[in-house]
Amino acid sequence: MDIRTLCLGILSLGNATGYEIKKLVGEGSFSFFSEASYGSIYPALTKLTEEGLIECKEKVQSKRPDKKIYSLSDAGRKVLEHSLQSAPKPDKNKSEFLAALLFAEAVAPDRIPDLIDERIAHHDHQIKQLSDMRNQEDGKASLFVLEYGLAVQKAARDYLSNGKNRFNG
Amino acid sequence: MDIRTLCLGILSLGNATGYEIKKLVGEGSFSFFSEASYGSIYPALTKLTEEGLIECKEKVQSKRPDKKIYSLSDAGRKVLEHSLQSAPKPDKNKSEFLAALLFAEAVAPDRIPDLIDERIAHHDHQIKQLSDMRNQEDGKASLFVLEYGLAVQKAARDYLSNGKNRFNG
DNA sequence: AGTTATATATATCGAACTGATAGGTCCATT
DNA sequence: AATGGACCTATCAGTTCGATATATATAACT
Repeated sequence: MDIRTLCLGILSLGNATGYEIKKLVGEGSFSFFSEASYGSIYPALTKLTEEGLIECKEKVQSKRPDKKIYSLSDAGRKVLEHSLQSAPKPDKNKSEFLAALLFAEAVAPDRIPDLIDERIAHHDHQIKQLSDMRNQEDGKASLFVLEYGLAVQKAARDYLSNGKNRFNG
Repeated sequence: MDIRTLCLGILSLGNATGYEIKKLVGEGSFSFFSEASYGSIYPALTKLTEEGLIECKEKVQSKRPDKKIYSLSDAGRKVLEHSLQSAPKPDKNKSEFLAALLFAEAVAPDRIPDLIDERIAHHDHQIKQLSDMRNQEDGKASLFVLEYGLAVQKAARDYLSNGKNRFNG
């Protein structure tokens, strides 16, 4: 999914500024399956506005940059709808942890148990965060997606927890 | 992890050409947690060679481009070892499926059950592929990593399978 | 026999994206 | 009073992607 569609989709859930979109994809309930930088979001919003797929209302603020609140237009909604008809592309998962684990065997085997323990702690942290978010989710789909993330995190945690003793001996 | 470290790591497991590295990260047992294009691999190999971290043996071939077989140098092994000491950065997961699911609720709710069914089929396919690879894995760590992937895929599949009826009514 | 597809292998290039940063205010904690 | 984080827009160098060019061998269709 390109940034354009991502922005359209987020705006289909409610109006937002570029800053808020960035926060959603980077920290919010979108963060475990998406990511985008200002350098891609702001140009995308500008272009989508030019094309009439979203609309921009400037809210004047005295002591900081005027807030630009974007909303989805009817044309934009149609484009989004059309995008959702085609099959989503396969996931892209990049994990330094798994790569490190694989490479450590040859050059730094003593590091492996630490690596796994740190990762388990990381999963626990993620699980807690997602669990806390669960109360705040409203829509059926957003809850479903959040719990998908939870299920995956828990499976990973359990796998590591059960399997780490393979590297103790 | 940048491409440079990824190349060092792969070469720590055995010598390879750029083409083979690309195949490993794109299709092999690395494919579910890494990805890289020719446009990044070839320049990285050239630069690593200039810096003496890897070595290049050209194998002359009559009717196709000379094969350049890269191997890790002692200096490269040290750099890799050092890289593995610092904590791996958090994973980056991009899922068009989850985004589509979330966005579909507002603009194309009828699409959701299809989306989920296609995804289950996709997971089944991935699970089969990973299971088949299991026999071929040799190292302790590579088997562990592969089975991590399997555990995650299975958890996702089961979650979708159990939860999809939430969207039938 | 001829066409098409896939595998081998290198390499480049425009487009897209990241990560860091600039610029400035308000607010909370130390 | 000072440091750091939240807010909000925006740009830019550097990295990476995705597609493509080049060239041959082999296997599989028609």
